Amino acid sequence: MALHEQTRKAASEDSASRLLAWYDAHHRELPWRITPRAAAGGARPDPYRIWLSEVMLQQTTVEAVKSYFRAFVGKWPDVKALAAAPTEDVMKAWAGLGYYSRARNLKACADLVASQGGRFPDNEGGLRELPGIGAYTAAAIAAIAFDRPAAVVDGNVERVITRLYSIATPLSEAKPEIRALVERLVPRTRPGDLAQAMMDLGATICTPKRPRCMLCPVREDCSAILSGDPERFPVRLPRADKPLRRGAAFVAERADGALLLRKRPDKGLLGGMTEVPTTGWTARIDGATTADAAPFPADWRRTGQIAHVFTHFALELDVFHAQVKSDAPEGHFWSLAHDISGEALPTVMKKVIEAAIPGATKARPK
DNA sequence: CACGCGTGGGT
DNA sequence: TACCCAAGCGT
Repeated sequence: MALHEQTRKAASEDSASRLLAWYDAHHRELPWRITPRAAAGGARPDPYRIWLSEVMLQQTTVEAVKSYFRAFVGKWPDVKALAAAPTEDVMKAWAGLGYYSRARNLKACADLVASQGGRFPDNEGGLRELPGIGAYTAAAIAAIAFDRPAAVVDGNVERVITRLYSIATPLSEAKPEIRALVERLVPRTRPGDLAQAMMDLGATICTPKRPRCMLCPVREDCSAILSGDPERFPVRLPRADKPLRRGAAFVAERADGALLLRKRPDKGLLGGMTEVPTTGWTARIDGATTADAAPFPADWRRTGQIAHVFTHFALELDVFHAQVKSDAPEGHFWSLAHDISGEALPTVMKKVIEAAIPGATKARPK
């Protein structure tokens, strides 16, 4: 081994040691983690809980995940229980968390694991084959739940690494280099804690804006600090701007307060979720034409407008409301008032319903 | 491989 | 306010 490689390796080991020491001193209590005491006693986290939390945490903040995680493990304490649940119930429990294909893949994954004895694969390759588990999640589960020396690379780790080594290459192109650097950091012992340490560091110290470098355990190793502007890492390519789409939504209310709903196709935007009838979302607002697009004729009254921002477009919907007295049209169903809060309604649809009938989506007693 | 895919909080 | 972005995956 060349001398400079030895030096680099030693530097990596120093950084890893500092990160682990910091992790021990700043342990964050999270619903899916075991206590440091239990870990010291040799206990391992439950792979089911690690898997569930990691899927929920994909592109989603810790705070948003906590209550959903608790609800899920309360309803379905293990993978067999989740496999036994109807997909519809899983979609309802996921409603509001976003990226709904995750919920469908979660259920498919649970079915697969349960059919193979109820145990998750204990290695990265086996995990990677399961639906909804990509490179990051496979590595995270392997390292955290099974103590495998996997290179866990998420957005936090990308930020920490590009700063630590002042990588000015745009992110998409820099990923292989980042991965190689992380592989060099992975310690022989406690690979899962190292992964969590780097993610915790990215979430609390090495933040996208105004990083708290003075509190950082690896500030002495960090190249970006020397530049005086660690915020400029990672370098990202400019994003395309968001188009605006428009449409109209129709909230039909029966005399007993039931609302007319329908299920969206399983694939695509809000796949498998429930919605109120709407026009297409590119439709122009042509005044009188919008109410004509309702699922059936009624005395539609425009009650307001809602705005919602998705990942790749913004949406404005004119909201119409009518009292109706009829059977549900083909493909639609009535949902009683006390059931609305339990439906698989994405946030945008709750906004629509609230705009027509304030309070309608709040939980109410039977 | 670039894009489609939600939502809420931070600045 | 208007961005920015978060413990990514599937196609």
